[in-house]
Amino acid sequence: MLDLRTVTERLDETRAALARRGFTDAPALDRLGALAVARRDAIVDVEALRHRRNVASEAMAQVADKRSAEFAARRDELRAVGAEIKALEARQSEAERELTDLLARIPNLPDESVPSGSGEADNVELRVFGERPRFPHEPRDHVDLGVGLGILDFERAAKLSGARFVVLRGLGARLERALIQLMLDLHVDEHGYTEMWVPTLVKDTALHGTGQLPKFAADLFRIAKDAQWEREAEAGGHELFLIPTAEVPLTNLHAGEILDAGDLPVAYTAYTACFRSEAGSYGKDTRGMIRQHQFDKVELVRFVRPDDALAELERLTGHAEAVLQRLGLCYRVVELCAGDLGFSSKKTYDLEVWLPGQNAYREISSCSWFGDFQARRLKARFRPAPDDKPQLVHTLNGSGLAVGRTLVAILEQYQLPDGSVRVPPALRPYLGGLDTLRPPG
RNA sequence: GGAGAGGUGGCCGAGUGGUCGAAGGCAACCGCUUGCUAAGCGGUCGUGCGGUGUAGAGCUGUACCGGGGGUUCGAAUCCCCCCCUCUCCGCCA
Repeated sequence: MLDLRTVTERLDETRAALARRGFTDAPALDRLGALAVARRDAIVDVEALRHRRNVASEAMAQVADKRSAEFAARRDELRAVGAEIKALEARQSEAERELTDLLARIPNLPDESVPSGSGEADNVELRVFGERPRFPHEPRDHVDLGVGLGILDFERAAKLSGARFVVLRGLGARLERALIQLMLDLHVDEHGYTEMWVPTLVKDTALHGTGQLPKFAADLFRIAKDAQWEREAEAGGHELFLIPTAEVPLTNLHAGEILDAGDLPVAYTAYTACFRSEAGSYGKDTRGMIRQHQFDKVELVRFVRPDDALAELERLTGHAEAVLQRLGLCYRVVELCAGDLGFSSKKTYDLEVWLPGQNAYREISSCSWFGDFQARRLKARFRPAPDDKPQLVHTLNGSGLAVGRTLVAILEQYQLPDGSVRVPPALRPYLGGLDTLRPPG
């Protein structure tokens, strides 16, 4: 969420910055200004009245005889004031409700350093790590390889859960587990992250905090246990969502808190399953395990001082890259242009791994700096110095990495002509020293 | 799921309709003191939103005692709904 005061005071700048990322809802921004004025006026009025009531109430407390005519007269007068206050409060909360609804749907402002552009084609390749493997044969994709090795089973997954799920078998399942282990070890032991284990079912408030709601409800799986729960949810009671990423629980960990400056940066990592309904993506990546309703991910989240934020983004991105480097996977770093930025992000680097089977780079990690956008929604603050006022922290996160896609990349980049797959050396200790996955028989 | 208890400031903990943003203690910060041994004394010590402003000082108003609604001239205190925590029972990995 953007800061109302800043937006209204610098409407033109805000408009221009939002236009860069393709958000051009002029009426919404104009309405914001009008609402801000209406809100302030309502506050001034209601507070003046409340002041009057408080003063009068205090005087009433002094009246010894509560049954006197004087007391009754004052009471009757104040009764009217009370009603008026109620009406003004309604006016204020109406303006505030509309204001926050509006504000909650406005995306973050891209950082100045973010390149202009309207979509994926305008993203900027910053660097390439490693070399694309060359094959003496036509490279196969992970589906052929995985099914051939007997480690991926899409048909049985469909039997259980429908499209966009996978079953990992034998060494496939173990490979997945080994990757999780390697990633967590790296981030904890070498990058200084605190490992966390968090719920994968969260309340809607958590999703508001990181920005998935209210705008992207269609991408989420919502849990309605039964008809009664459904009704309670309507009434503001139970309602839980499967997390689309561990960013949600990890970032919400410090919602409503004031952190000590000395504790920053706070760095968390967690492995979780992630769930996405990807409602808008029918027909995209239908083959294989590139886009699944359920997938594993190791996530990195950092809470930092605003001054350090840009350097922190580089650091975080480096941590995610370290996984790919450790595994010897060829990838590139791409900076998203303004038009391709996620809703809450100020600046994002995508790591794209080379997939020989697709003859393309595909996203395997997305590292973003959110400025105070999430922190404002979360009310996550820190106190710069003991006597200072609390200030919003900056949040960052990145995948470190998407485990399923990492498995895909290993299968495709390390494939051999006979359909077997070499195991990256760094991973071998996690697989009992195994150096090659071979087809059965 | 059933029965009961409870949610108050960074923490502990008073407070059952008006003088309560809220006693007291701890922690923290500042100063003083220092032959009463990590001691003593004094002071400071919440956040949001408005107004004013020599505008990230100061002054001032207002709100906040889990969340929301209600009663009342007035609510931390009374009523209703919801959320959460704890204890016991049931169920369960």
